[in-house]
Amino acid sequence: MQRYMTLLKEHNIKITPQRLAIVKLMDEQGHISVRDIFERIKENFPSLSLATVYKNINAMIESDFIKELKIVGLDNKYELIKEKHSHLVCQECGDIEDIFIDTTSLTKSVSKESGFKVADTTVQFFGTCKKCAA
Amino acid sequence: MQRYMTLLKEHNIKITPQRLAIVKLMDEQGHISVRDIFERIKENFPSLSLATVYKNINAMIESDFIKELKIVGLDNKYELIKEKHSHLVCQECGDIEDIFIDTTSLTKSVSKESGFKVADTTVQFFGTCKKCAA
DNA sequence: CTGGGTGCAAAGTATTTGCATGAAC
DNA sequence: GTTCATGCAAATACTTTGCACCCAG
Repeated sequence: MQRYMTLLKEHNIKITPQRLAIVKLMDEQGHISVRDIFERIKENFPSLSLATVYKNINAMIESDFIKELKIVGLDNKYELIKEKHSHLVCQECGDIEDIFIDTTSLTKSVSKESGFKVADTTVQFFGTCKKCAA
Repeated sequence: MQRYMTLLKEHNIKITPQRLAIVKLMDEQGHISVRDIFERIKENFPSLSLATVYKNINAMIESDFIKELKIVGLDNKYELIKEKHSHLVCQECGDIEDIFIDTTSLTKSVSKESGFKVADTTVQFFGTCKKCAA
């Protein structure tokens, strides 16, 4: 838990039990929706309000602490900001995995070809995960 | 207009004035939100209902005629299905441009590396467009 | 003529906001 | 003690649904 307190402090986010629970869950799950955060935390913290979850999520996005993922076919998900990566989205089970691939050459060729100044790149792969293929 | 009638027929979507207007607008704009479709068409077609727009959008997605785009920071957008491409999203003006880049090597390396069977790939570049950079 | 589309109103879901109370520093 | 977070309720936004009527094929 100390780890999550440190993480929050580093981003100038005031520590509360609600926030610690959100960060912990997000770290454990990798990618999680507002609804799932609310329901999972409410189990051990019945007074939790959905509004609090939304407010905290928005505050954490604002502080560049977490990131919103929009994925066709799924609810919005949120994840801790970490090393740059892409996502594998299984269309069978809805699971999301991180994958580390190099997109720098892609980004460079786009800048060169189009005159568009790229600041960030999002890559999502849709298909069937190992488990579901078996 | 004949062109849009043919397009709809090819996808087994019954032709109505509302649907023709939606397809035309989408073709002209490239990427458009539900709200914008509704407001733009309503100008020349005051009886149009928002529910009709939603129903038609969903029917067209179902028929693989249009595609939903989810982009962080923007409302969902819809576009006609056409040659595979990626998107340049300008964070200044919110404009979206298409760009044709080859993602096959990317996709192959993912399959090989992870055992995930890739069916489709989505790539979005965020940054500053030529106009806004000037 | 007949099936499916339209528009309306209502319901359902998602998200934000205002405010009084309470907790963190 | 002061500032800011929480929880609640209400407001707003987004999307879907049921149904009566109407139009395209």
